[in-house]
Amino acid sequence: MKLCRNGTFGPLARKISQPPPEEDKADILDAEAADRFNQARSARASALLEDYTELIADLLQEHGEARITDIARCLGVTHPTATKAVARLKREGLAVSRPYRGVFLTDEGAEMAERVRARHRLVVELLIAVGVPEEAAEMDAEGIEHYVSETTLAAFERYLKDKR
Amino acid sequence: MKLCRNGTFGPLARKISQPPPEEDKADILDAEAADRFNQARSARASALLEDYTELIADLLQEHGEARITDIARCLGVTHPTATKAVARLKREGLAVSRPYRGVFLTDEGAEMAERVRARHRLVVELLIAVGVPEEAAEMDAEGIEHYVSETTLAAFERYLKDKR
DNA sequence: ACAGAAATGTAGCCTTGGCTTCATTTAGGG
DNA sequence: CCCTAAATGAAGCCAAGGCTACATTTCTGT
Ligand SMILES: [Mn+2]
Ligand SMILES: [Mn+2]
Ligand SMILES: [Mn+2]
Ligand SMILES: [Mn+2]
Repeated sequence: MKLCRNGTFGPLARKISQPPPEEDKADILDAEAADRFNQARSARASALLEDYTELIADLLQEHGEARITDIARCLGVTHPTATKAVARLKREGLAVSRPYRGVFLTDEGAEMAERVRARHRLVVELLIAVGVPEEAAEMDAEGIEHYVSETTLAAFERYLKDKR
Repeated sequence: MKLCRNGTFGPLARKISQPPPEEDKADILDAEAADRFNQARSARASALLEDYTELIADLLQEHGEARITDIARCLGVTHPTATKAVARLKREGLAVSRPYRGVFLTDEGAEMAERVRARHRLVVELLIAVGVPEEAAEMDAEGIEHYVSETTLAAFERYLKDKR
């Protein structure tokens, strides 16, 4: 059963599991809406980490190193911002680094980067496939990608395969 | 010409406008990446306001009023969180309210709500059209919608019209 | 080798968007 | 009517993610 974000079951748990008492339909709709928003909030929280890991993986692959300055420049932020984000990556076990040296990904970080990169490509491809100009597809995908669930991703894959 | 977020033209303005000096291709790619990320950040900043205005419009239409408690319940947040967000809506000229009374939208707010609602519907429709299960489409659209540009939206519209 | 430039670190500020806790006001049932 | 429950407000805490300013370290060209 789905928990509310505060850990309780919320005021509607009974009504959801039991056969609907015919009324209170509105309450159920509200709960579903809350569910969607919670999902989106959760995705938003991971978005930054995803962008950083993907970018660091790209830099490592292309240049053999991922320096704070390069990360910051690619993301369009100042270097202290990048430094702080990398500190969070390290705290979450996604990256490692030593002072004045570049940033590297842990196995977990590299795995996330791979997933994120594949998803990013797929989103761009799908957008282009439905007629979005390439430039706009690249732009929008940078934000959209973080909110595409596994289910939706699978649907995108099927769509692209069928179309080809 | 596109400005960097700090108001300057960034270190690459010359290279972008002039015929490319054949090298430094990487720098231009980096600048484009930064552009994408800045765009996504900007969209993320508006996402909350968009969700609130859309929801408030829905509540007003369905129940004739939009109370803080209902807003909070639908969004899955506590009431002080909703109160603070509404304060921001008011500050930005999107909503009005008086103590212990419901929340209403300004003309500007109502207009935003209409745009956001139309975009939301279109995103859901497109996802379903490419084969995403309805439930997942509803879920993911709540996050995706905020990152879909006008260009992409127009492409979605064409796609749906052609398909029908 | 070393001086200046570039990169990195550190500190501290701001806003946003969550939360809890407690005070106050409004609304309704007996 | 009034008394309690519900709704709202207000204060204050926290983390994330931006920024500037300044200190320190590393790199590089002469
Ligand atoms: Mn992204
Ligand atoms: Mn990406
Ligand atoms: Mn939304
Ligand atoms: Mn929406």
